[in-house]
Amino acid sequence: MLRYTLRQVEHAVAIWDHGSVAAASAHLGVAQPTLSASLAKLEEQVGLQLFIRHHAQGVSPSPAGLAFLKEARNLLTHAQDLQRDTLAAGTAVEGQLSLASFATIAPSFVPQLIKTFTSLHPKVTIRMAEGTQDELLRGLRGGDFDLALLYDVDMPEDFAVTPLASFAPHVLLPGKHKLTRLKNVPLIALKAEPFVLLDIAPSRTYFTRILENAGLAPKVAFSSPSLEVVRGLVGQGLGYSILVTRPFGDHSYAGEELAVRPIADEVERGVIALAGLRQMRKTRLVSAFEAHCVDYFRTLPT
Amino acid sequence: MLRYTLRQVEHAVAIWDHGSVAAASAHLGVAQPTLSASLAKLEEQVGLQLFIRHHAQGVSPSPAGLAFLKEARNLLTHAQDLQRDTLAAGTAVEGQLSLASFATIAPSFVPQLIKTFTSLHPKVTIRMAEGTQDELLRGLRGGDFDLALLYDVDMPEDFAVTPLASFAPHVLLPGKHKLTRLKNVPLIALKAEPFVLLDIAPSRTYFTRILENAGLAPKVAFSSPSLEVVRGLVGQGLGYSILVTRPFGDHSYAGEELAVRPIADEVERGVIALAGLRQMRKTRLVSAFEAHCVDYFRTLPT
DNA sequence: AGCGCAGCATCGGTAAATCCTATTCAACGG
DNA sequence: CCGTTGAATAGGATTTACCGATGCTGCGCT
Repeated sequence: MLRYTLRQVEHAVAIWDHGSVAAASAHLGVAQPTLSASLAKLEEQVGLQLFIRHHAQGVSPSPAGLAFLKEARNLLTHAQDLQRDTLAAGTAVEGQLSLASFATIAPSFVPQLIKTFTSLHPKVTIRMAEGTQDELLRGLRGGDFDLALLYDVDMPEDFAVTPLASFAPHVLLPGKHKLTRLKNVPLIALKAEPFVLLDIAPSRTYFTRILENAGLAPKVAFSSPSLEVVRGLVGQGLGYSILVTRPFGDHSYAGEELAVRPIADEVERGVIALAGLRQMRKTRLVSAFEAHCVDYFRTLPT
Repeated sequence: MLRYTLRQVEHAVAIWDHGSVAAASAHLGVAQPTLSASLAKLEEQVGLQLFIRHHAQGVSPSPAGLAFLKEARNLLTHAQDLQRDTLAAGTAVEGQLSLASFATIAPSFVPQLIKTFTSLHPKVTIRMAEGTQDELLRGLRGGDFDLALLYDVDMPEDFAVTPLASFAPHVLLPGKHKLTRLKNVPLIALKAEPFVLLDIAPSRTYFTRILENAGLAPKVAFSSPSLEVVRGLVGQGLGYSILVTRPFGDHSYAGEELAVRPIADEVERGVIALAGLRQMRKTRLVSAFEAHCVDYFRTLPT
C-alpha cells in the first residue's frame, strides 16, 4: 500500500526546483495553500521533514529531504515517460501490432501488407501469428492479437468484422484430367469424382456446403488440413478439390502439374475479412492498419 | 501534469496478477466495484483499453495493455522502493548523516565519535564538514548539515542545543616561562604579559571576556584563527594564550616546548554542545547520533 | 526603530475523487 | 434451464484536493 501520491511528488519536486512554495505555485498554476498542504501531507506520510522553512525566504531541502527528492525526481521522470509512451501508443501510429492470420491466407497477403504498412509507418513493428479459425478467435478474445485476417464464415457476434475482398472458389484438377479441357467446370460434372477436402474449420464446411448446394454428395477420398498437401494429393491424380487460395504457379510442391478452372455455377464466394474484438477500443495503430488493409485489397483484382 | 495515480497503477497491476477484478479485490482488501471503477478511470485517463472483459471469467490484458502493464509494474516497483527507503530513513538508524564541527573541536572528538557510532550502526555513513561558528549555523539553517558540534556561545533561539561536556580553559605558556613553576596560574599574574589570541568567533569574545572579568585589559600581541599557529606563537615565546582545546603532547607543530597550566581563578567553562535546527523534525538516525554523543562525552573526564 | 514586503501556514467552503454496500447483468457449466 | 461466477452500475458517505481570504513572521529598507 503506497502512502504517497504522484501528485505530491510532483509538487515536492517543483518546490525543490523553484526554491519556494510560492514560486512553484505560480509555475504549476495551483494555489500556494494547496502546495503547502500537499507538502505537509507528504512529509507526514513518509515520516520525514523534507524542507526547512525560512520565513519569507522560501524553503530549502533538509539533508534527508535531499536524498528523498533526488529519488523522487527519478520516479517522477519514470512516471512521465510512461505517460508519454502510453499517450503515444493510444494516439500515434507506432509501437507493436499483433496480427494473426488464417494459415492459408497468410502467405498470399500478409508479407505485402506488412511491407507496405511498415514503409508508411516506420516506427511500427508487427508481430505475426498463424492458426486455425478457432485459434484466431481464441487469441483475439484472450488478448493475444489485435487483429486477425480470416474468412468471414460463422463469425460470432462479439467480433467486429471488416470484409476486405471476396474470391471465387475454383476447381483444382490433376493436370491431365479430362475435365481440364473445359474452360469453366460445372459442379455437376464432378459428381462421380473423388473429392480431396481441405480440412480446416471453417473451410471444410464452406467447401462441402458449396457442393451440397449444387446437389452433390461429395465422396471425400482424402482430406488434409494443409493446402499444399491437398494440392499434392490432387497432383497425384487422387481426386479433385475446391479451393479459394490460389498460389502462384500451377504445380504442386513436388512438381506435378495442376489445372485450375473457374466454377461454372453461381457459388458463394470466400470473403476475406479483418476481425477484431467488438468490445475492444481501438488504438490509432489498429485503426490505421485496418484502413490500410481496406485500401490494399481494393487495389487487388478479385 | 500526470493523468493517472499510483493507486490506479497499483490496482491495474494487481488485476493483471490475479487475472480478475474479483480476485484482486480479495487480495487487496478493497471492494470489487472500487477496482472496477478504478480500472475504468485509468483506461480513460491513458486513452487505452488495458483489459478485455470476459463475462464471468475474469479479464485478460489486451496487447496494448500488456505493454503498458509491464512498464507500469516497473514504475510501481520504483515507487515501492522509494517508499521503503524513505520509511527506513525515517525510522531506522541507517543512511547518511551530515555532521559539521567547529574547527578546533573536530580533531579531538569527531574521529572517535564516528568510529564508535559507525561500529554500532554499520549501515550509517557520516559526512563531515568543518567551519567557523557562523558557517555552521548557516549550514544548519540551509539544510547542509543535520547536526553541528560547537561551543554553546551566543546560540540564536532557533537552534536546539544539547550540551555535551564542559572544559575548563587553561593557560598556555612557553616551556621556559617563569610562570611555569606555578601549579595553577592566577590570571592577574598575566597582567603584564603579551597575549596571543585565538581569533575565531565565538572563541575570541569568550577568551577576552575571561580576561576582562578577571580585571585584565589583555594586550593582544598576536592573533590567529588557527589553534596550531597560536601554539606556535606561544612556543616562540611571543606571549601566553588562553585556550580550551588541549591537544595531546606539550609541543607545538615545530617542536617547541609548551607548558599548560590550570587557571587558578574561577572562570567560565567552555561548553561543547550539539546543535540542530529547532524546527527540524529529527530522523531516528539524528536522534541516535545525538544520544550517542551524550553517552560518549559522559565517559570522558571534564 | 518602525514599516512594508515576501512567503508559509491556517481557515472555511466547495467540488471531486474514493470507497463502500447492494444490486443488476451476462455468460458459462451442469 | 438454472445456479454460479464475475464485471458493471447505482446510490451514498467519507475523504481529499483545491481555492480565496486571512494570519503570521522575519527580513530589508528608509
